[in-house]
Formats: sequence, structure tokens, C-alpha cells
Amino acid sequence: MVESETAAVKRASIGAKRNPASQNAILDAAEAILNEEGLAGFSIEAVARRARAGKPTIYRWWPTKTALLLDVYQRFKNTRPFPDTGSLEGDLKAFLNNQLIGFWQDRLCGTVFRSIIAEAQGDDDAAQALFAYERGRRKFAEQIIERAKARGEVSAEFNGAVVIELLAGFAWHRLLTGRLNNSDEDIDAVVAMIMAAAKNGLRS
Amino acid sequence: MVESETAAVKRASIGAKRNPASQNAILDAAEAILNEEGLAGFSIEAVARRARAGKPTIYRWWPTKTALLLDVYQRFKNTRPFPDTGSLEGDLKAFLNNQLIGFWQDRLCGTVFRSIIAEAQGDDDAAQALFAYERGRRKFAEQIIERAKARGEVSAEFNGAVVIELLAGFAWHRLLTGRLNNSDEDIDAVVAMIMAAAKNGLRS
Amino acid sequence: MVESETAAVKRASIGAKRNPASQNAILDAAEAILNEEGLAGFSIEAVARRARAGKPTIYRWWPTKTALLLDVYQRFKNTRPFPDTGSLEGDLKAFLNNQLIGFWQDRLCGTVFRSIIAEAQGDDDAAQALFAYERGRRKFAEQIIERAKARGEVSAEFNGAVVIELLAGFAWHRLLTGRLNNSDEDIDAVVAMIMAAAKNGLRS
Amino acid sequence: MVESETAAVKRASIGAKRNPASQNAILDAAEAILNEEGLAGFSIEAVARRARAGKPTIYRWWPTKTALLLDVYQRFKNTRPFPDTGSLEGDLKAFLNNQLIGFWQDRLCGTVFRSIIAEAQGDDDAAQALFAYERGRRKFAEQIIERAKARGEVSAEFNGAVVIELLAGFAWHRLLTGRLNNSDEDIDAVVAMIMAAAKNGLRS
DNA sequence: AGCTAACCGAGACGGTACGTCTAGTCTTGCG
DNA sequence: CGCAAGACTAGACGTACCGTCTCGGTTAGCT
Repeated sequence: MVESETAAVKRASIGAKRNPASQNAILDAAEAILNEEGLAGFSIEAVARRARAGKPTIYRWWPTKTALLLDVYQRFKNTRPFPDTGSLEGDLKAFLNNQLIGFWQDRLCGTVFRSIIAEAQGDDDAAQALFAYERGRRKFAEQIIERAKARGEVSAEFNGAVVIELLAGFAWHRLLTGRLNNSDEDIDAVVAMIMAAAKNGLRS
Repeated sequence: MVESETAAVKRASIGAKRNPASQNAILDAAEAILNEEGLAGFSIEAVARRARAGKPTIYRWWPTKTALLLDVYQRFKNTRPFPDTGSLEGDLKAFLNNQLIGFWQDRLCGTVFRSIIAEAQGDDDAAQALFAYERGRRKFAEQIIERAKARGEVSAEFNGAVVIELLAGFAWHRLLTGRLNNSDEDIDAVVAMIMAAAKNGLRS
Repeated sequence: MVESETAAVKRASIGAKRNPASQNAILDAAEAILNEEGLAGFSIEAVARRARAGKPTIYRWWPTKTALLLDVYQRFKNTRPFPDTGSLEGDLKAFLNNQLIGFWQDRLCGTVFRSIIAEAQGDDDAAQALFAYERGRRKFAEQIIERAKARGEVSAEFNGAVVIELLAGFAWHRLLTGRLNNSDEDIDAVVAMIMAAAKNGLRS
Repeated sequence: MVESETAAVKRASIGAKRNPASQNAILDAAEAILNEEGLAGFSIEAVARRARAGKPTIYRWWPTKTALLLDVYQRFKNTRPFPDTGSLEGDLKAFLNNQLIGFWQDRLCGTVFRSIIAEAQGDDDAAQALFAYERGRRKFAEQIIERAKARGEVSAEFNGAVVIELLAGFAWHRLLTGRLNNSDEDIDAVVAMIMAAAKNGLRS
């Protein structure tokens, strides 16, 4: 993904339209800087230097630093499955492992997402972008509970939204406190807790 | 607490020891800026300007921006009770309401804590300080579960650490996604979920 | 001359040859910008924007900003007479009034020429163009002295080149120090000074 | 004067007051850049780089590029005499040689002054500064004529202001057309012209 | 009682990054 | 092939903070 991080190639305009080579070089550079120096060293200036791009080229396509971060994050998505494992327990574990904790452990996904969350705490635009994205992800994940209800695994009153947010919150907390690794056992514990609550058939 | 935010008074040295008036003026200014302009406008320079203090005076006592943020946060603490309500359910609700969500809704506590978390994502020192603080808070909160075990409300195998982290994660997630308000019903749902799991007597 | 400064008309290519409409639109825009915003606001970018022309179109025909300026200046020329008034005094006054100070007071001529001189101080190409132009003008003006010698108004040893340069220098100085206006009386004084020197019949 | 152009020394603050070492390093660097690269290469950025100074340090003390140029120019002044030679002819030659043409030929004085004139053509503040300076210089030089009148060399009606401006204009013209050198003979011719006019006793 | 050490406000210092502007080059697609 | 359009690299613009430093002054506490 970061194949051209020291791209010494000369990259001119390709006419009156966006040059995908530049776009990729910028995203590559952004990713590489986050990887090597973390959020603290991540500046538009540094990205431009590394990508051998002009600053205006970056500002033309990404209005804010966070927009660039979000784009870097988007490049990682779509690869991991979000399967119907046939059981609530399996689905919840897959959710944590494939979409949250496990996903963030892969490459820079976690680093980038941490940066986005941090950025959103001080910048309103970033906040709106992140919140919209996150709300969508949660809504999507609530299908897990709908499937479980269809299967009869949980009662219709079971509060799916809260379950999903509990899992997401747990994962965010692990991410933001630098404790993603060695979470396997705790993931099992969390899911077991949810399953226990589900078996009691309560409305939440 | 912010009684002297426009302190026009002249505040000289009081000799070879720390001047508490300066210390307070700086913390007041920091708080006021966070209140009025948010994390984005929060800079040492701005705090010094507003507090009519010299920058070195700030750097002498707070090595980093985050240290100052942590101090601002500390000023809010200690007031809210952390009672033994006599039941696990009561204790958990009190934990969320008095120590987490409810507490953060009060004045600037939430804003400041959000800022600290954000800062910690890019600054290692800040991260260590926050993580140590947070770990301590969780350990302390686990007493809730110990008390419940002593009462016989939950089995000895109940995974208290995970429960506390689920609640903390839920609260962080609400804080960081700007959804602290209108959480009362969801707090009840979360606690009900935990109680349901506890009643099943599982190891977690 | 500035008839199409807001040229909203669509101006396409007229095939494989230079489009005079574009050329004029560019010169018009350049002139208008100099008029309204002065040399400081005069950029190729601004000219292209105003003329609704592509930057390459400008660069194709004018290699430098100064070349464009010189072209704008040239459009003003040729209209004023450079007559043989029959006397040295009349010729000198006509020179100052028609070719220098009086000419520069007309419309933007002075503004444009000031800009060219300024440009020439930092750009070698511009300097060469300006100097060649100016040298030619002086040589031409020296005919005034030749005519006076033919008439017997001054001796053959009279240093015509220095006289012309004195007048040119005086005019440049007025132009560059923003004092073109109210020069009439001073023009008379300058010419009287030259006439007095001439009458003494000295070699200069 | 440019003794520390590659000043590798570390130059910290000397407290809450202007550091003359920085000031000198900046002026040295500005001078060196003008010398080596001319006005075209003269940017605040380049000066800061060469002086190993921060850009804000330059902007703190010199609001515009021209202000810096003027300061560089001022460092050259005051050394050359402006003597009373006892005769109008001698005074005029000394004026041209010591204060104008001859002075500008020395080191970078001419280059710097050319740059100032150029800058003044596009920047109003620069123009005001230059015009005020220049007006003062001319007023001062008019003492030459006053002295000649006191000596009885010229009549009381002799127009001193115009004479001084003729000389200044001649010198500016030589400077701005890159023809300072080999002016000695022409200086003599110019002065002879003025002397001839003076002898005729005309009012100008 | 005098000296010293640490404090205080102030603000300059060398830097880095910001977001905007222009320079000059390039390519596309229409006419 | 000329044209409008607009992308590209490059780098200067002027501003805001960063964290460090020295200044000149003040006062507490030790000698």
C-alpha cells in the first residue's frame, strides 16, 4: 500500500482533471507519516514534503487534516467480512474481531482511527464526519441483533442498540487506552456477558 | 471557580515560593478558554495571555499542555459521592451517574476530559498520565463488584473488571461522540443488561 | 480601449492561428488591473482570470510579465506629435510635455511605465528591453539638438546627449516620486535653465 | 560588514528586549542576498533562512520588505562627506560624486537603492517612506545653492530646487538604466551645463 | 539586617506549521 | 494548432504557537 513512499518520480499535471497518481502519493505519504511518527508528526506540510506534492494540491482535495485522515482510513475498509455466523455469539465475536478490535490491530487502522477520534474532539467538522460515520456503522451492526431475534435467540424486547454501543464502547476504550493487544480473552468475557444477559430474556 | 477571569490586578512574585494566586489565575484562565473556545483555542500562549502570566511561569509548574489539562480536571473532582447504595444495581447506576456520564455533564468536566483523551492520542507523556489515572479509577470502581460478591448478589467468578470496563467504555463512547445528554434511559438499559448477566451467575 | 473588461463572452479558438480577440482581451485586462489595483495586484494569474483566458495562452505570447507590460505600454504610443516647433525652447517644452511628463499624465501611461521601470530593476530581460527602448527614445530626441545646431541656436560643441538625459532624468524622477502633476511651472524652469546654458555657447 | 553571513553560532534571546546580534545578522543576510541574487531573490523567507532567524523575528521589527531594504540602505549612509568646497562647481560635483552616483557605485548602495525605488512603485507605504527620505535629501542639498548665493556666485533668483532635482534626476536615471559606471565625464558635462546657466544669471 | 535564591511578568528568540497566493509547466478536449 | 480550463510542483506570503531564554523586579528565609 505504501509502495511509493519515496516516489522520486516526477509527477506533472495530466490536464484539467485530478491526477490519481498525486492522490495516491498523498494518501501513501499520509499513511507512512502516521505509521512512523504518529499523529503528532502528522502535518499537511509533512505530507506534502513526503509526497513531493504542493500544499495547494492537498488543500484542493482535502479541506482539513481530518478529511485526509478519514480518506486514509477509508482505504483500509471493505476487506474484512461481516458474516452471518449463524449464532448471536459468533456474530458478536466476529463483530469485535473483524470490525473493531481485530481490525484496528491490523496495520495502521487503529492508529488512524485513534487520530480521527482525537481530531474530532477539537474540530467540529471532523466531529460531524466521524459521528455520522460511526452512527452508520452502529446501525449496520444492529442487524446482528435483528438476526438473533429472527432466529429466536433473544426476545423481541432485547435492546440491540445498547448492546452494540456497549461493544463499540469497549473497543473504543481499548483503542484509546492503548490496550488493543491481548484482548482475546476479554472479548470472550464481554460476549459471554452479553449472552448471559440475552438468555435471561430481558428487554435489555 | 472562575471568579477572576479578567483579573486586571497586578500579581507580582511573593518571594521564593510558588504564588497560589498565579496558579489559580492560570487554572481559571485555562478553564475559561476551554469553556469559551474549546480545545482548538486552548494554547499555552492563550492561557498566559488571559491569566496575565508569563509563559515560563506556566512551563515551570506544568511541563506540558496535558499536565495543565489534567490539573484543570482535578479541580473538579472529589465532590461527588461514590456511595455504597446497598445493591449492585444502585452502585452501578451511581457509578455511571456520579463518576462518569452525570459527572461529565456538570460544567466543563466532560469538555476537559475529552480534551485530555484527545491529547493522549498524540502525546506519549499525556497517554501515560491518562492511562495511569484511568486504570486507578477502574480498579477503584471494581470495589463495587467486590461488595456485590460479599453481599452474595453475584457469584465469585463474575468478571468484575470486564463489567467496569464495559460501563467505562460506554461512557467514553457517549462522551467522545457528543451524546452525553439524554443518556438516562440508556444508563438504565445498560445497568439492566449487566444485572441480567449477573443473575445468570456466569463467570462473566 | 478597455471595452471588454468584464468580457463575459465565450471566446473559443479560431483555429490554428492567433486569436486577436484573445490578445486584446488580455491586454485590456492587464490595463484594467493596473488601473484599478496598481502594480501590486498585477499578476499573470489575475490577468488570466479577468480576461477569461488560460494562463498558457498568455505565456505562449508573452514570455514574461514585463513583456506584457511593455505591450500594454506600446498600445498607448504613437498618438502624440513630436513636432519641429522652429525653436529649441519650443522643441524642449514639447519634448517634456508630449513625450514625457504630459504623456505620462494621460490615462495609465505613467502607471504602466513606472511598473516597467520597477520590473526592470529585478529582472534582467526586462532591463534589457527597457534600456534598449529608452536608449532609442533618447537618440531620437537628440534630433532636437541637431536641429537647433542647424538653426545656429547653439554651438556645435553643445552636449546634446547630456541635455536630453537631463530632461529625461527630470521626468523620470517626477514620475517615480509621484509628482507628475503641477509640473508645468517647473518644466518652464528646466527649459529656461537649458536655454540659459545654451546661450552661453559652452560645449555643454 | 557581512562578516557573519554563514553565522553558525546559536543566537538565543537575550531577554525581553531586542537582540542586536539578531538584528545585525538579519541586515547582513539581507545585504548578502541582494548582492548575490539581486532583488528577484530577495524574500523574507530567504533572509530568515540565511540569517538563521525565525520569520516572526523579522516581521516583528520590519513590517514590510521595503522597511528592511531601507534599513539596509541606512547602514551605508553618513560616512561620505558633504563638504563646502568653496565654489558652486566643486559643491555640485561633490554632490554627484559623494552623495549620488559615486556613492551608489560603492558596494551595494546602488543595488539597494534601486530595489527601494522599484518596491516603492507598487507599495504605497514604501512610496511614502522613500518620498519623505528623498525630499529631505533634496532640501538638504539645496543648501549648496544657498551657499553659492551667499558667495555671490549666482543671483538670488536662481532656481535652486530645480537644479538639485535636475542633478538628482540625472543620477536616478543613470542608476535605473544600469549606467552608473563611466559617468565621470558626463558628471563634468552636467555640472558645466549648470554653471553656464548660473553665469547667465537667469532666474532659473 | 543583608544576601541570596527562587519567584513573578514580560517578551524576544529560533523554529514549525498553518492556509493562501502566484509562478510557470503540462495535458485534455473542443473548434 | 490555438484556445479555455484547470491540474500539477514549487515556494513565498504573513500569522499563530511552540518551548527556551534573559531581563528587571520582588520577597521570603537563611545567615
